[in-house]
Amino acid sequence: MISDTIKKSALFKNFTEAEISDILKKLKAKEVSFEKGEEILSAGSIQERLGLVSEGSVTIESNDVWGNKNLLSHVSKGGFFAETYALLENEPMLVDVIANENCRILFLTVGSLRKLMSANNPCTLKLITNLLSISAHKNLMLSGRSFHISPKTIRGKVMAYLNTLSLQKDSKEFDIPFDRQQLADYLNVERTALSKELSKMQNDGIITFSKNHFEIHAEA
Amino acid sequence: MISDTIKKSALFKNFTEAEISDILKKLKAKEVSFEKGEEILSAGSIQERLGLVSEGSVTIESNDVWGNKNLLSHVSKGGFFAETYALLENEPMLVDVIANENCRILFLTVGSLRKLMSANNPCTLKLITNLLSISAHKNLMLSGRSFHISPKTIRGKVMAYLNTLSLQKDSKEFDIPFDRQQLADYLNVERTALSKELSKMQNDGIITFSKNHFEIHAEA
DNA sequence: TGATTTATGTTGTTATAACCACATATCAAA
DNA sequence: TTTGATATGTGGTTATAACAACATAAATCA
Repeated sequence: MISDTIKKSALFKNFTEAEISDILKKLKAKEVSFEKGEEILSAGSIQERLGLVSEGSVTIESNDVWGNKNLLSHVSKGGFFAETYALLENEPMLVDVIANENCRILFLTVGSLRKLMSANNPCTLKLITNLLSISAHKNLMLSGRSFHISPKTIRGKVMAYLNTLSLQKDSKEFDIPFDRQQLADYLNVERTALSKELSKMQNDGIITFSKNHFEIHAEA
Repeated sequence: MISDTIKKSALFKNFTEAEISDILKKLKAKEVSFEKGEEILSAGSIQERLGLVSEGSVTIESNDVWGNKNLLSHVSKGGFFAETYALLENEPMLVDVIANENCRILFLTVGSLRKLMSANNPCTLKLITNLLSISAHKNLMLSGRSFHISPKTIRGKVMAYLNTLSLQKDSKEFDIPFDRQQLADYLNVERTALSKELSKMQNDGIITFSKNHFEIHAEA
């Protein structure tokens, strides 16, 4: 039985259910459960499999030798991770993948781009096209984070981030997928400094927030 | 006549020369020259074409409303840009592309991923596979920059950056592709603060540099 | 429910980077 | 070579974030 999340995933766009079944078999699909905080993949490892989040959510992090945590992104239900490392041979992961909550991950063994392409399957073109789409979108996400962390002040970073979210959700009011510590890590700032600045911004009437629900007020 | 740079580009890996000619025609290839500092593509525009740098180099930048310049990456001869925006429909460019020096750009009209895939060409699979490879590599570059700018101190950023370069060039001594201002923009720091820190690092015996030639001394 | 843990916010101090004004280089061209 | 122009470096001041220590709130569970 194939879950709805999987069927509707970007990887299987334009696929019939029969084709999906076939591909899942060919890619040695395996679904694994993880508990909140558990490490799903670790930096330094070589991956032949990409991950599809079929339930819950994960975070992509980098933890350096000095103990600094750097939260690179958040992947929710239906999203992918490690696909870059799976496709490129001998590229060790530079990041850790951590369960953000209890979750289920579908692992698909793509082997490598070379292997994937030479497997003469009628669906190969569709599959690779979908992977390209996923990769291109991930590119946009990564560029997005660049925008969020490039402002020099905390306020600038917060505004850049909230602005993107507001555009995405098409509303001045929305929930963010991070708690304070995670948002601080994502924006590469100190948690208490972030809290401080958020309070100031609320005082200045720019935003209102409570827990992870935010509302933007000001307009340029 | 097809230049060597184009023939050897990642986009045409596994292509015969005849196939390349054919594809270039199908993609309405057009080569354009730009002078140093000229704007090649601008933020906000919708792109159906990707750019291949056939001569010289370009920089990918973001310039915000307050006049802050953010240098996202440097693309040298043989490299690509705008491929993400060309492949994804209706995604406006978030960045500017600027000629870093006098250069020549080969523009290829891919239209969109959808169009590209439905063009029933025997080379389509190869082409899309190569695009996926390019996209995946670009992903790694973008993640790389994340690492370079995430340290909280200028020294940390510089070390992260130089360390990557040293690994890439497989040597403790190398040239960097940026001048001071560009490096400052890439690392999201103030130019004079960067100069100051570089001097300190040289005093501390960690690095030696002159112009854009660097040598790393210390080892952890 | 109360106890314990976890998340968030506050205040104060210190380190660091931004910013400004200017000094020196380096390079190009007249 | 002189004259600009551009790139790079230095010192001082100020703004801002990191860091530390603690207060308060919210969530979890025994």
